[in-house]
Amino acid sequence: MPKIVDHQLRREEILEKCFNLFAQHGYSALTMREIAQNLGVSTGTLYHYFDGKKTLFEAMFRWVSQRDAKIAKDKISSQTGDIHVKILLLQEFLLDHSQDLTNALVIASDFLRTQDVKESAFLSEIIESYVGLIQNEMGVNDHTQAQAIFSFIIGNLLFKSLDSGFNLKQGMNFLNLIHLIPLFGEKIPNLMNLLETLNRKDP
Amino acid sequence: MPKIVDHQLRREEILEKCFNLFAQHGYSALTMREIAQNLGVSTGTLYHYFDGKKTLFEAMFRWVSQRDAKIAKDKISSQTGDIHVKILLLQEFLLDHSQDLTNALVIASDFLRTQDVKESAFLSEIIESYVGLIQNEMGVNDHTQAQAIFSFIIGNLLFKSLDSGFNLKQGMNFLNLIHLIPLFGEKIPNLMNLLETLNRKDP
Amino acid sequence: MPKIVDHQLRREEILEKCFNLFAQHGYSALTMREIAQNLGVSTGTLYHYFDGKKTLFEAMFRWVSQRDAKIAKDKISSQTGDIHVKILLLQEFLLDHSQDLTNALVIASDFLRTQDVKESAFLSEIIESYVGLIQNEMGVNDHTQAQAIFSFIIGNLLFKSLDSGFNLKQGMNFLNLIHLIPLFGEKIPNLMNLLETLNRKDP
Amino acid sequence: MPKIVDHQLRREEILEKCFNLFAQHGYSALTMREIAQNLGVSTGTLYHYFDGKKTLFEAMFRWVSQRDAKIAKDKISSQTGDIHVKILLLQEFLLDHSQDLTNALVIASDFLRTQDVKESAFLSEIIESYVGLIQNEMGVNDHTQAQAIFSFIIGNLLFKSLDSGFNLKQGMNFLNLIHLIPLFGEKIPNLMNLLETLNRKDP
DNA sequence: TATGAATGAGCGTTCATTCAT
DNA sequence: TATGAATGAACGCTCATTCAT
Repeated sequence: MPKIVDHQLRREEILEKCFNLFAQHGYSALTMREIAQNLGVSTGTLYHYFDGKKTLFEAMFRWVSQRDAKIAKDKISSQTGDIHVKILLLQEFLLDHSQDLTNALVIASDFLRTQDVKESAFLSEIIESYVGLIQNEMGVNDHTQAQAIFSFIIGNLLFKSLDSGFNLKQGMNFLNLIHLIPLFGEKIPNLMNLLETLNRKDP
Repeated sequence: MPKIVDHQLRREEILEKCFNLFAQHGYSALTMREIAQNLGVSTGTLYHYFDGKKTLFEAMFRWVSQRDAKIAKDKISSQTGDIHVKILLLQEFLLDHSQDLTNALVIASDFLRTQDVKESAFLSEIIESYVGLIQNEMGVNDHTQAQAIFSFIIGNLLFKSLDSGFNLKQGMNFLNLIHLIPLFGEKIPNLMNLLETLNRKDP
Repeated sequence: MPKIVDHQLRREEILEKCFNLFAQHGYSALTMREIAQNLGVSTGTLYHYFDGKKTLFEAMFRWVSQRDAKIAKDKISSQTGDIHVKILLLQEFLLDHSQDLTNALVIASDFLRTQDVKESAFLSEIIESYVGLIQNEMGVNDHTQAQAIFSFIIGNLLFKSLDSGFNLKQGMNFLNLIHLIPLFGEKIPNLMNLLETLNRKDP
Repeated sequence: MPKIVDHQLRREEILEKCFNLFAQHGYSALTMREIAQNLGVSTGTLYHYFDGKKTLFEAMFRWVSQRDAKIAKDKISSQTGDIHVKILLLQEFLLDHSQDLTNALVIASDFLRTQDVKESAFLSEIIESYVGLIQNEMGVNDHTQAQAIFSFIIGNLLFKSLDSGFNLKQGMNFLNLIHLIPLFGEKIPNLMNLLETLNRKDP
């Protein structure tokens, strides 16, 4: 009889423990030896469960993304409230998980750097799932607008990671966007015309 | 008889040629040998002018940031137009230089990963100079709002770098933010109250 | 209650399946894991029946050699014909089994490389059994001449393995040797004297 | 001013020292660390002069082959004697260099095993240059016959490497071939007919 | 001032073998 | 008897850095 180990379960156990390590050191800087030591296993064991560092990373990233997306979805859809409440809940989720999310962002970027082809189907998928979450759960029907919100969110996270003195809580407040309105003031129609003109110039 | 070489001039000559190399390969993946080969010098020469890879990178980054910030400033302040025109000019600048800016963002992130202390005074300075630019040249008096715009911009750039299929031009359009307004509709005052309440709960 | 398994039978079952694997991959490049997977057993089972990779290989090699030698012997001694027919039958056997024989040669060589002592009693035995075959079954009474034939045969096989473009069928034709005769022409006696002289010089 | 090192000369210096190491250990079993230690340099230095183990090996093999082929050519063509003398000289060369030649053969075989594509243009070239040597320098006009001689030679070398008890000097004596003639005796014409018939059966 | 040969610690990865079950 | 999870030394190779010239 073999050692009693549920292969799939053991994989997930490893993945969970890995995230913090990647988050702390990034993709390139974290070695397989370090991972093994921190998990209390040998490098051989790591290779028993995953094809290599890349595969381990991708599996870990998917696993974490799915876990986080589920948490966000559950939180936001837990109340039948209107958009305002959902925005608050999203904001709350983002702040609660800001460290994880920032880390995810930065290590994804780090990972991409090491790949020959500078795009990764699996990353696009994960991003799209987040944008879809904003669309479906928050009722932002327009895809471009959902992307705008996503850009704003990851922009804030990136800001924090580049400048640790940045006040993420203050920055992530969506009211900052609302407060921009007076800048455009009553001339919004004019501005829109101008932008239209500009955008038409160039396909 | 030593060669007559202006030390400072030679340094800048090297820096200028470096940016494209770092932009193409990132910080970790670009080796000192590759730099030397591309510049047509030996690795020894590189070490003659800079303490090491880190020093070379930091000097290069500062140099490029200052150059780009100056270009943006000149462009935006070239016309005495109102805020709407300035927004258009900013947008134009961002799209024209999107590749460089994205690269700068990504290599900065890559660089940070390799540092023991995960913050870098020189990066904070550079970021602040960009936020200051938005504040001073565009007339966005509120610092937090300037940061919000900056977050939105780098969020878009990051989006593009993570998902090469992303339409940067469409995403960078500030109208996407304006179009969010109806979401909040007439209930903005209520929302603001809610956010206030929430924000007060937790320091 | 243990499974009822004939230990020796199970060993031979494994050996038979192993030859093709070693032939395809060589000794060094074939891993115990690959063997186990291809046989549909675990690595543990392999170690249950054999001390290790080396033991497994030696057992397999002996087994295959004996099998092939028996096939050749049966073929050649099946007809009571004279030497000419036997040569044809040998040639036929060699061409029919050229792939297996070449593989055996190459993996034997590969195996030897991994051994600390660069000779292996078991290989000498096998070779001698082949030379004996030529002597006994083909009526080449002189041992040195039997060895010459054997050298010529393995030389051709090696040629083919080093240069896949080599025409083995053409090369293996013993007539090539006969055609060499005119080279020596009528001076064969003189040549023999010369060689004798040379060979006597130096033990 | 750089350290004064003639790059090409240093390469050849390394190559020369490498042959004995490869000859002793084979291709797979010889590690870059071992090479470096034996040459009294670091592994980095090895990689400074050669792209990797494969490249180093191929360069070494070419170098040795060319050197040996030149020695053989010089020896054989040194005397204007007829074929009989040339055969003696070839035999002498083969015996004098038998250890090197055997090693070359075996490590070439070992090397091939590690390559994905089981043929190597550079090996074919080298073999052909040896066959050409036999053809041109020894006056064996027929290519197939030159190959037959080459097969006989490498067959003997291989025999020796598989069975260290084999008497190479005795085996390499071309008279062994001549002595085979009586086996075929006066029935050579009949044999030739038989072989023709056999060969015609099967393309 | 400028060179590039030389270093060596450390990387991701492999694989024969062991052993608890 | 049979499993396969686990090991860890060793592999080919990289690259920032040093230094004799």
